Amino acid sequence: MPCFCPRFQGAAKFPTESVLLSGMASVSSQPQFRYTQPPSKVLHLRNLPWECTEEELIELGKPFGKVVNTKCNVGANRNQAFIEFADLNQAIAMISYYASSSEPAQVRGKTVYLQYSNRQEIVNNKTAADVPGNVLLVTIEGTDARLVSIDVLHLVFSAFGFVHKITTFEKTAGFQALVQFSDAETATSAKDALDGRSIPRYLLPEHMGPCTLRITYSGHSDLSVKFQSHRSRDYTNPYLPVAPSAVEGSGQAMVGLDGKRLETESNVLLASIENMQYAVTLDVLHMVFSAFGPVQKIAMFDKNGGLQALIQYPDTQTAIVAKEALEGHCIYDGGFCKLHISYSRHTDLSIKVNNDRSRDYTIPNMPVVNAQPSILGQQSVPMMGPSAQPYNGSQPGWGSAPPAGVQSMPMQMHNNIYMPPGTMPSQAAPGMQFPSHNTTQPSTMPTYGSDRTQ
DNA sequence: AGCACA
Repeated sequence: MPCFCPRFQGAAKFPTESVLLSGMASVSSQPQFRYTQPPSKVLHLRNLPWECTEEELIELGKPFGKVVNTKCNVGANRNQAFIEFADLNQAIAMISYYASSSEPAQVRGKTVYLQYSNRQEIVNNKTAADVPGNVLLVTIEGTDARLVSIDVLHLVFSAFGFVHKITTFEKTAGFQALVQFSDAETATSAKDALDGRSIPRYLLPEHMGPCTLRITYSGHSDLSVKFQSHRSRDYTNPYLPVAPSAVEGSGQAMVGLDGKRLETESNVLLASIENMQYAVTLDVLHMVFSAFGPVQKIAMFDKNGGLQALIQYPDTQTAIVAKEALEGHCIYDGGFCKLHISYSRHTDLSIKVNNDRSRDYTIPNMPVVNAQPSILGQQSVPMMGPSAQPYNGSQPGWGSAPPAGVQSMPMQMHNNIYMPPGTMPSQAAPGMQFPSHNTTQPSTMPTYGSDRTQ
């Protein structure tokens, strides 16, 4: 049996890497492209049609062995992909076959080029964008993208099924929308049909340039729409109040009869931390907010150079109590880590992984990613002693009345690992310092939820 | 037509 192994063919045709290097010693230390790759279970494909799906990659590789993993739509043009075989010999078989075949490898009639990948396995950075769900994240590209109305989007996506809700927002990625369908199947059919396509011209005003849709899945499952407005719609609830004009452009805040700000209450709080001299960890936040009721989920993220967190309670009442008690107060003595709290537009955070920035406490067995050993050790809530328990179902005390003020705050300042040595206040507890005045309003509006921010 | 950054 003749040897098709391209390693030998390549070695005969091309100079070896060391020869290449010695021939251009004065130039870059590493050649940009190697003409002979060492064999790998992973194959790199290019010149694919951008519509290419994982199924088509599997079909392509199946004749040569077991495809254990794929990744498509790779690269700036989304026209590259990777196929990983169970066995190295299977990858060699595929490369060998197409090296000597008169018929090139094809996907949808397009010739695709194959080579060994320079990596040994596909790292599947499965983000929310890859996991099918009922909510789509739509980026509208084009100079006039932001002129596309929510009604046009509704029309375009309604072709595939009932559209429950749409929210639109502006991010660094540009003008984006979240479009909620009843199920992942409907969302997928819309995504497959519309991704990369442009909004039909007849739906847009004549003067507008082309608007291309880039679509991924969102991690969200249920969008929270408080008002019908030019930015967001809930088509399942026609009686939802229309946004008061005061809301326009300013998000959730509106003005009450007395002229003071009114906020739309929510079971999810947005906390931003000012003067963060000390590390504020997930566990610290969990402890602080657990004083008012069971904390279901926390997501921390950086925003405008500061730290923010979304804290989810099961109900709005608990969130109101927590907000009233905590607003303007400091986690540590001396004005450090001052909390500013507002209501989030979210009602249900989507936590994909439990790590040091986000946690879903309702799913205790969720896999923990990035579980590096830390000073916190293995416990999830290391500061909780028996005397300061977090919420647990059998524990009384989360009635309608707030906990007995700060004193009940389950902060243990003894051996406080979050405090730098030598800065411990002499009188240990309570950790919360109530300032005498409390005039500061939240300065930031929650914008979490555009995806891609995590 | 050339290797996965969000």
